[in-house]
Amino acid sequence: MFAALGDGTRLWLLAKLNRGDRFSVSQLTEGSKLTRQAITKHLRVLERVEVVRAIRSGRERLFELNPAPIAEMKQYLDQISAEWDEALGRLKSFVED
Amino acid sequence: MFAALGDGTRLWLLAKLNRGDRFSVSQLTEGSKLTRQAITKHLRVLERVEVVRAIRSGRERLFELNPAPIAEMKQYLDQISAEWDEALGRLKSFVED
DNA sequence: GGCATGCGCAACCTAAAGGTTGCCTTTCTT
DNA sequence: AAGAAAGGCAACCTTTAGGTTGCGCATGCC
Repeated sequence: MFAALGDGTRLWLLAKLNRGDRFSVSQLTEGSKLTRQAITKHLRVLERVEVVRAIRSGRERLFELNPAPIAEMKQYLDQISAEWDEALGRLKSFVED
Repeated sequence: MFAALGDGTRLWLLAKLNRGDRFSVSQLTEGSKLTRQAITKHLRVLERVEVVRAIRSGRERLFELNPAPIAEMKQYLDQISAEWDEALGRLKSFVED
C-alpha cells in the first residue's frame, strides 16, 4: 500500500482522479510525458492495492478512486502516533516522579 | 515519504521503535535475518525522510521515532479523502436534482 | 466493410533497490 | 595495552521497478 503510493507518477494519477471524475487510460496519459503503456502499468499497481478501481465502458476502461484503503492507511498511521503519544506520556510521568 | 514506508523491513523497524524506546543498530538487527549493513541502509532511508532520528551515545547510535512526518502524512491523506467526500457530495446533490 | 481509436500483451532495456562480504576506525572493557 | 563490540565505507551481486517499442485485438464510426 505505502509502496503503491511511493511513486511520483502514481501520486499524480491519484491527484487527477481526486476530484471524483472518471478517466480513461488515454485521458490519464495526456499531460504526463510518459507512454500509455507506462501509465497502464502504474494503474495496475494502484488497482492491485485497490486504491483505484476500473469499470469498462465500451472500448474504454474508466478509472475512479476508491477511498476505502486510504481510510485504512490513516487508521494505521493513527495507531502509530497514538502508541507514540502513549509512550511519551509514560516517559513524562516517569520523569515527573 | 510513502516510498520510505513502502518496504516490509522498514515497517518492521518502525514497529520496533514504536513503543518509544531507543535501539542501537545491533539491537535492531537482532531477530531480522538480515545483516547489520542491510539494516543500516534501511535506517538511513528512514532517517532521510526524518521519520526516525539517531543520537549517538559512545560507540552506539540510538535510533528513535520522530512522529512529526507521520502526522504530516495523515494530513495529506485527510486532504485526499476530504476532497473525495466533497466530490461524492456534489454527485449526490446532482443526482437528487 | 473499412479505418481510426482505445487497450492489452510480450519482449526488451536501464537504473535503482535490497543485500552481502571484507576491511578499517572508534570506543569500551578488563 | 589488548581484545571485543559497535559501526562506517566501499565494492560487488541480483532482482525488481519503471519505461519503451512493436504488434495484435476489440469496439466505434462513416
